[in-house]
Formats: sequence, C-alpha cells, structure tokens
Amino acid sequence: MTKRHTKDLLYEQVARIGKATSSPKRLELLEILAQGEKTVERLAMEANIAVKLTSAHLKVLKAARLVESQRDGRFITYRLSGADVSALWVMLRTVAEEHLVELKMAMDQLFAAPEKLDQETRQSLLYKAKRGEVVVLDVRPSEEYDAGHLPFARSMPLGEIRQRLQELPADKEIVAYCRGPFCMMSAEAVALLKQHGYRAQKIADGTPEWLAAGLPLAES
Amino acid sequence: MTKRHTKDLLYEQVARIGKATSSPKRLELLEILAQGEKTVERLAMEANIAVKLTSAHLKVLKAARLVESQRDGRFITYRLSGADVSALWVMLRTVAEEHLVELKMAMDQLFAAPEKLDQETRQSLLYKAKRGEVVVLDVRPSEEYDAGHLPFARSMPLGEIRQRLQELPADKEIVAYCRGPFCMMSAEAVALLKQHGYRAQKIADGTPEWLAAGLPLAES
DNA sequence: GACACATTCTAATAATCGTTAGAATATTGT
DNA sequence: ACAATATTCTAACGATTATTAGAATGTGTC
Repeated sequence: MTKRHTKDLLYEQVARIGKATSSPKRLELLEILAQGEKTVERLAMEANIAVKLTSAHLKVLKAARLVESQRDGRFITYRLSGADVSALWVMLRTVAEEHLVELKMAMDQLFAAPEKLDQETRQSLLYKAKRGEVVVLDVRPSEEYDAGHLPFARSMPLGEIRQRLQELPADKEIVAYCRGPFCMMSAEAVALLKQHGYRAQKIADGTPEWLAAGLPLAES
Repeated sequence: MTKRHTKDLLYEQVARIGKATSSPKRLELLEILAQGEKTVERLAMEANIAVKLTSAHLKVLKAARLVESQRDGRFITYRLSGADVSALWVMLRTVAEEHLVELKMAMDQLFAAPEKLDQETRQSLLYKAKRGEVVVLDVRPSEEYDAGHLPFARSMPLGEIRQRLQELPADKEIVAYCRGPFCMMSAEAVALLKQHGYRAQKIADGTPEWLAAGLPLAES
C-alpha cells in the first residue's frame, strides 16, 4: 500500500533531525553555535576535538539543515540555521535533565547548587538588573556577548576577570552566567569573585535558555 | 583533564534522547503513544511493524526514559513518561518541517492544503466550538478520545462515520482532526463528509500540538 | 498443573556510524 | 605562478544499530 510508504517517508525525515542530535559531540557543537557563529577551527578548539572530526560532524548537522555555512575569505563560518534549532537544543537537554537520573546526579556532583530559574525569577532578575541593584556578568568570550546577551548584562570574559576586578562594585550582588547549565565558566567566575570578597552567584541560564523562555536578548 | 571527562558525560546523556529519536519507527511509536497509552500489540498494529520489532524499539525508548511500561494482566501497557516527551515530538517534527525541504514537499503532495493553525486561529476555533457554531470532530479511535481531546470536540472514529452521518448537523461547518499533521484520518474523514454534502475541513493539530501550544485538553 | 497468550531475551546478519590518517580543494598573500 | 592556510573528501577500521528467527518468561485460564 502506498499510504504506508509515504507515511514512512515523513517519519524518516524527522528521524534525520534525531540522528543529527544523537551524538554527544554534535550536541556540544550545537550548544557552542547557539552562542553565535564560529569558524570550524574555533569550534574544534571549544569542543576539544580534532578539526577533521569537527568538520565531519558539521557535515552531518548541515545535511540535517540544523546549521548552515558561509565562506569568509580563508575561513568557513558555521551558524545555526534558525532560532528553533537553539530551542531544540534546550528542549533536548531539558527532557534529558527531567528523565535521566544519571544526568541529574552528574550535574548535582558538578555544580553544588541547582540555580535553575523559573519564569518569575527571570523577571525579577531582569527588574533588579535594570535598576542596577545587581550586576549581571556575562563571562563568555566577548564575541559571544556581542552576538547577543542578557539585557543589562556586562561583558567580562572569564580569563580577564582577575585583571579587571576593580571594575566591579564591591557592594553589589554579582550574578554570573555563561553558555548554559552545562557550561562551567560561570562557576569558575563565581569562585574567583568570592575569593576576592565579592558577593557572587551564578545562574544556570545562558542565552539559549533565556530565549527559549520567551524573553528577549540585547544586542550591540 | 577530568573537567573534559565530566562534560563529555553530560552531553552523552542528552545524546541518549537524540539516539532514541533517531529512528522513524520509534518516532511513529512516540506519536501514537502521545495519543494515549497502548499495549505492545496495539502499537505494532498501528505502526504496521512486527510485534518483536515493536518490543525492541520500545526497549530503546524505555532505556532513554521516554516511555514507561506497566503490566495489566496478560498485557503490557506503554505510555509516555511525561508531557514533555509529547512536546519533544512536536518540536522535532516542527524543526523538521521548517528546515527539511523534502518533508515540506512530501507533505504538500500528500495533503493538498496546509491547514496549520496559529495561536489566533486556535483561540477562534475554541470560541466557535464553545458557541456551537462549528462541530469539532475527533475521528481517532474512541480510546484516544477518552484519553484527552480538544475542548468541545465530539468523538466519531473514522470507521464509524458512514453509519453515523445522521448524527451530524447538515447546516454547520465541521472541523475534523486526528493525531496530528502526519495523520491521514482527518483527511479521509473530510473527503467522506464532503462526498455526502457536508461542509467539512480538517486542521493539522492533534492533541500533542494543541498541548504544545499551551492550550488545555478536555478529558472524560 | 498444563495450556494459550503477550511479551521479551538471545543470537546472528547486514547496514550504518565514529574516528583517524592521507590526499585534495579553495582562498590569500607573496 | 607558488607557498601557506583552512577546510573537506576519501578510504579504512572497529563499534554500534536495525531487523529477524527461535527460545524463554511471566500471566491468566481451563
């Protein structure tokens, strides 16, 4: 029967998306790309894998149309092919966190406290940031900040914090964030800040989570 | 470095979800289970695959904690392990529809018109259904209707429509729905109804899409 | 307790995937 | 034109996956 056959075709197409997201390395690449476009070399460096392997994985992601590429002179830049891809990453991770005990335990071990934000906390953070009651600190590389960041956030990449401590007000609460729940940069930043006497905490949200919650980012 | 190692662990866990959704058959099983719980035999029948193979795929889904099972006498019943799994299915399908040209074309061929609903259309449908201005017809098997259906919808399984035509008002618009955009039951229902002089149209939404849009279902 | 039934487990096959090394391509600067 | 650089393509390996058949498990019924 041809009805079966066409139906199989439909599910097969959706399975292409599933296949593309079935590899840990590819998921990590997606998460990095959700922070902004990057060259192959940069992606390989961030994900800690060989350039060749990165290229192979990017090819798979491209075949599933989750990313697109563009040549800029000698470099080839990759980016997510839409905001929905970033939302897909957040959804996959959320489902995994919800159902996979192994993941929950690994995260609890890694990050002592769970700083998951709910919608109300996000709004309240936004309000306090706007009024300058807290300093929201983006500790990712500065290009990622430039590609989009939380409203009212200031950029201070992890590697520069030590030399730029005096830029931070000693009397205000500092809220650090990075790429998302799996990223350890904000945790390191908080450790460093606390060590120097600042009141600092981190949040699990990165820009993908913020967007997926329906809140806008700031550019510039 | 152990930081790398623990990070790899995290992505590996998320990849379990991706792997589970990387097979067309498993996606079809997820879609069917999103309509309500079912036995293995029933799932095999609906998905048109061997019971053994169904069991094997369910095992994979269970290992990824996307479904859970329970023994009821001689039968084993499977169900989705949460509403977020249904939302994941909708998201995967939506991303595929958005980015994969092949899928778009296959769907256009299959279903002449695209009856995708936006949020406003959903609200307006809800309003008209409440006032009785349209008849919303659930053409899925009645157990699926019982497990949850669109508000104000009436159940009339595809196979029973021919004998129950007189139950339908001849002067009102009939809006038929089934399991979702990939399901052909509503299209068949509309063809049958039009053939008998009714004003009928179908919508792409099933209960998973309705839920994912943030709207409530009716039970009972 | 023997039987029928629904489901799963085991084992085996072919097909696909991840990874790496070496060759190939395209662009820029000289 | 030539070398340098970034990236991809090709080929190859072992590791995984989908599928099927046959044996095994657990549950209700006679």
